[in-house]
Amino acid sequence: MIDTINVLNGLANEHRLRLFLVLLERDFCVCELQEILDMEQSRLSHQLRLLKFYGLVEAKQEGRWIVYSVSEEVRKNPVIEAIRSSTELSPSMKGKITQVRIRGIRENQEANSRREKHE
Amino acid sequence: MIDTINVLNGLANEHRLRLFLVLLERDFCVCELQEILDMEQSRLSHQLRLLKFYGLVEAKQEGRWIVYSVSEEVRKNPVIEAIRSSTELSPSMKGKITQVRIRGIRENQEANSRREKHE
DNA sequence: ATCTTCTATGAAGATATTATCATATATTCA
DNA sequence: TGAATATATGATAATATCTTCATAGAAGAT
Repeated sequence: MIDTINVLNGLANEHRLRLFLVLLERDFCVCELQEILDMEQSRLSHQLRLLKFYGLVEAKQEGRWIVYSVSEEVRKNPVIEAIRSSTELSPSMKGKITQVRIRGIRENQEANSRREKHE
Repeated sequence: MIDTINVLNGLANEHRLRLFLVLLERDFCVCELQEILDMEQSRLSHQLRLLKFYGLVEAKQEGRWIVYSVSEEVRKNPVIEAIRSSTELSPSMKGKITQVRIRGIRENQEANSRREKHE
């Protein structure tokens, strides 16, 4: 069970909170997050490491990408639930999420490489 | 309405979180908190100022004491409610609260001085 | 095998937060 | 009024956090 103080420390930063709220919407790889949040890669990577350190996100390798996500356990945490329901992402942020979702960087490139193989 | 990021920043510190949880139990003056939390006066005062800055506590003068408390509005905040219900104070902390409550520093001294006056 | 893309990491610098110390202020008390 | 008690505050020192830069590593593409 994740500790309250970890949730608080983990999210007590504007950028990290936004990052986490984005990951609550759906899992994303680092380059997608980079685009959505308009953050430099290394900075983003450091912040993700912190979120992971505080037990708020998980990372798994998927082909050449590393995909970050929020576990069910974390989602069910009462403090997380409260934060989620009382904090809205900005419309522009939601817009970017939709864009990235539609473009489906990962899925498309995978499809592309599969298609290319068989042609 | 208090902002989520203020709640997070305000409570993202072990000592301040504990301090706030104590004040959720009941209002206390600084010297009572000093005893309960075993913190140096000036340090405590700085932390209280931060809690006030983030909109989490209020202070009012009562005789020679300054009494800190948590408003109803703050108590009703969903994130605060979740934090409260998922975070326990240590038994020893609860013990100290009870002690201070029983001794009633403020009330007793007021009673004492009233008694003395009329004797 | 080499190149490219994606991500992580260590170090250094820039900032922010926290603790400590000395002192100031305000209230009550004698 | 002067002493005592309670609290706040400013300055400085000690830490912690965040950003940036350079670079490394790992996987896939060619």
